[in-house]
Amino acid sequence: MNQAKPRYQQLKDLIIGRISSGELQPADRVPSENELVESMSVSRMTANRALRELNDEGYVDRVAGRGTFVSDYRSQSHLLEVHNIADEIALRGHAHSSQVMRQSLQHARGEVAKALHVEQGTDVVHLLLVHAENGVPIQLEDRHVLASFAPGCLQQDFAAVTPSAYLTSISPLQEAEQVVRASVPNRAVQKYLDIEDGEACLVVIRRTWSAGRPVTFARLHHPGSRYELTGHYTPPGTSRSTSSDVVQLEELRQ
Amino acid sequence: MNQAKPRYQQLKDLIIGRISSGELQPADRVPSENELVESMSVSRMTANRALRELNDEGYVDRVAGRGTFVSDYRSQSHLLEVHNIADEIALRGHAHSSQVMRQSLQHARGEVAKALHVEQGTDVVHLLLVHAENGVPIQLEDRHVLASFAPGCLQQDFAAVTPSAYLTSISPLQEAEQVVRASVPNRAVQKYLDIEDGEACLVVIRRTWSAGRPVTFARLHHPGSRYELTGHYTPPGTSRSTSSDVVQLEELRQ
DNA sequence: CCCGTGAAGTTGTATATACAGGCTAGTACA
DNA sequence: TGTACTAGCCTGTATATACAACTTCACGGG
Repeated sequence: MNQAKPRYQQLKDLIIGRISSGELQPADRVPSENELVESMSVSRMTANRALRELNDEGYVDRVAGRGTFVSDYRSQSHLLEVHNIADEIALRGHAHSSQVMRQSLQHARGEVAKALHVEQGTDVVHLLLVHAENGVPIQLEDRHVLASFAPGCLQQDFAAVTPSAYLTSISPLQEAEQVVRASVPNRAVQKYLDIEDGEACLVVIRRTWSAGRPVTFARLHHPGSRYELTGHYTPPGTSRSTSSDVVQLEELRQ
Repeated sequence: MNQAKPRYQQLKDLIIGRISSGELQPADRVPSENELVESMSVSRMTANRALRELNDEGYVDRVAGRGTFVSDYRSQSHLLEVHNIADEIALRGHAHSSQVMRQSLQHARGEVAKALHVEQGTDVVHLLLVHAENGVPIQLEDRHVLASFAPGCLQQDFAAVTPSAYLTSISPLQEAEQVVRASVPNRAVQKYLDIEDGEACLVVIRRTWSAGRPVTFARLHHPGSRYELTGHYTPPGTSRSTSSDVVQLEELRQ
């Protein structure tokens, strides 16, 4: 039934486990190849493969002569494309604030139940909040969270910690699916985001999985005039160990 | 100046070269590890690393007992997220057609020159075409291509082969950057896409690099009511060799 | 005090070797 | 004829060994 995993994969799992449990923090030193040889009774080539693949996958950074260190690149959002609005704003050096409009226990129905793969009537927490960048509304977050996944969700102060950050802290989110649309919003959304009549919205609809099942479903409305999504694609094989120049956009955005 | 690349990387480059030159077609057999040992005078472990990494990066598929074969997964779009509208429509089983509205040689100025990193006045080919799915307009492609990169661009019949496919055939596009916006378009765009007054557009602005320099800059307008972008994110390390279930969205789109 | 030098530890690469396990084709046998 | 088996090739993993290059740090000479 349960195939024995290869030795190098066991090593990877062990280290990933230490990272996601918090035992190893970003920038912490990971055991060197020789230390793994001693403590785990493997050959250096096996330890090398484990650490090299963790490097390729972005979990750690390796520097010849110095050692292997937990990467903090990954911790901010786990997946580059699926980021937290607060971090995104902070990255631009601006001030983030958010206002909780609704935070209530509800029964899932219709689209929400379908998206979360649960029966109609299952308990979900409904969150509605407006995120602002330097005081200007930039995202209306309309989110449903499986109550069984995040029991503390009703008490949490989401003005201080965003739902995204809170959910990530409970359990690493492992998979995400999103749809991006453009539409002219209804009055309610217009009011929340303080946008003109007839202005377009960029809508991101996102489902996120943890432990193999969907746990949260969010509709994110953004004012078309104040928000855009950016992405940068490089072919795999472009070594992660070389200096990461993730810069070079920005000028098109102005 | 030019650091000697490691042996395994030379092997990878060699095989990638054979694939992108067309010498090796999808599903063709790639030299086995032992054949590389003989012909390239390397150890089997080195050949193994080269082929294993090509597998991880999606260039080839390996089957224990049978051999290594060129993957066709990669050839359709090189980067999953940066796809060709014609392929995308074909994937849905619908009919794609396109109409060329403009195909002319121009001098780059302003935003275009800036985006392509060239002097004002450099020759660029300007393309404007409307793509339709089952006869319904779904994308207005407003593209500028560096004339020096694609000399045949003015003669090409883009109603038959999309610019994206044509450019990919000239040289593999290696890097892409895109910005996604929502906006209400002007009259001209409205007319091309046959959309209602006041309806939103999903706008994708994309720059693509080849051989280290930007070669094409495109603004893609889509009717908000008839088009959406979808994305699916899985953490790296989710082995590529296991059966790829890229399915599982679709139901949210209805 | 400063600088160079070298030792020790680290990653990066390359090789030879070994065994396990999957796949295929051909052969021997019933 | 058909079936079972096996030889041969393939990938997948694991180990021991070796050398190169980089980083840090301590030590010693100027």
